[in-house]
Amino acid sequence: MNRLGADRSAVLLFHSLADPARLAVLRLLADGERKVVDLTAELGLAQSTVSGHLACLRSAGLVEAHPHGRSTYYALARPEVWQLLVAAEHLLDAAGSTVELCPEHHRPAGMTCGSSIHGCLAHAERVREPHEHPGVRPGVTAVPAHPGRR
Amino acid sequence: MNRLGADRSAVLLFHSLADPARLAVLRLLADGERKVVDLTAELGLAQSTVSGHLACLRSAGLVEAHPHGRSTYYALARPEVWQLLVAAEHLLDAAGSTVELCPEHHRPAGMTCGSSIHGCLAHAERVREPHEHPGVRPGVTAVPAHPGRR
DNA sequence: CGCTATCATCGGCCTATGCCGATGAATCGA
DNA sequence: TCGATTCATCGGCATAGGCCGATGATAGCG
Repeated sequence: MNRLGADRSAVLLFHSLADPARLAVLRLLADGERKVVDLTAELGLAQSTVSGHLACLRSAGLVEAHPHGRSTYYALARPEVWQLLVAAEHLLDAAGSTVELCPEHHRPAGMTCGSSIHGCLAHAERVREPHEHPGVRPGVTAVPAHPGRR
Repeated sequence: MNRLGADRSAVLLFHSLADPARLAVLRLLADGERKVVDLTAELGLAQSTVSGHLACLRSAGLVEAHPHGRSTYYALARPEVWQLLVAAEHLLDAAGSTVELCPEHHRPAGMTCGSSIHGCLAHAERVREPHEHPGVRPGVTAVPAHPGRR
């Protein structure tokens, strides 16, 4: 009963969570919605890359896009998303340092990793209201005026 | 503050869950521990492939290996694992069919998908005791009262 | 004391996927 | 109306990662 491939959505969900950048995006969004530019600046990635990640998260149903003017605000699609992250953190917590690295079989090991963990999902336990446009928010997050990229 | 890559363990965790085969393995293990051969047969994959997946899950701290004779039994490492899967199912449930496919940006779309979802994680809501060897597994290749279980 | 079964690891192959720069559409300001 | 800003998508590149068959170690069996 090879049902492999029958769980598309689950795989999709986890896949979208299995990336540092996307995880970071969710963390940021959990703290309040953001525009693409904001995320681009905070992540330090190319705009196209961030846009791609957002598309991925969106197609997985984790975030929602709220076009507003010429920018687009993104927010967590639903509180359950955060619940899931919390559950994950609990597991990581319980597993403690059991977590090592995932040397996908036949992998030299010890290359793409090397940083300590902790605070993986960081400040959890808080869920913000995704849809909350009090109008046009200028400086949404307290992101210190960065030296405007470029 | 590019902390990308700082959440290794979380990424590792989700990555290990982001695969149909590994997800299937967890589902099977949730129903009771198995030997590699069993899994190989049930998944319809090469033994080396299954072994690789198990190594991945193990390094992520999701499953535990219990060498027994010349075979090795695998079981969920801890109940939290199942909790996480349940949380994921809740999310998928709530998201309903919002979940589509994840056309990682710049992807033709409409190719690797086409199957309906539902029952992704299937029979959830049930948490078995991973470490519960009532002597010897019943259906699982009735291992006679093994002497050493080093 | 060889034989066979079970499993982990290796090498190789091929697709998926992350990243970037460039391009084009849409929107707002002057 | 023109120019600037924001964002989505495209093409291209390099690597991660899934799959398999082969190999070698270890452990029961006859």
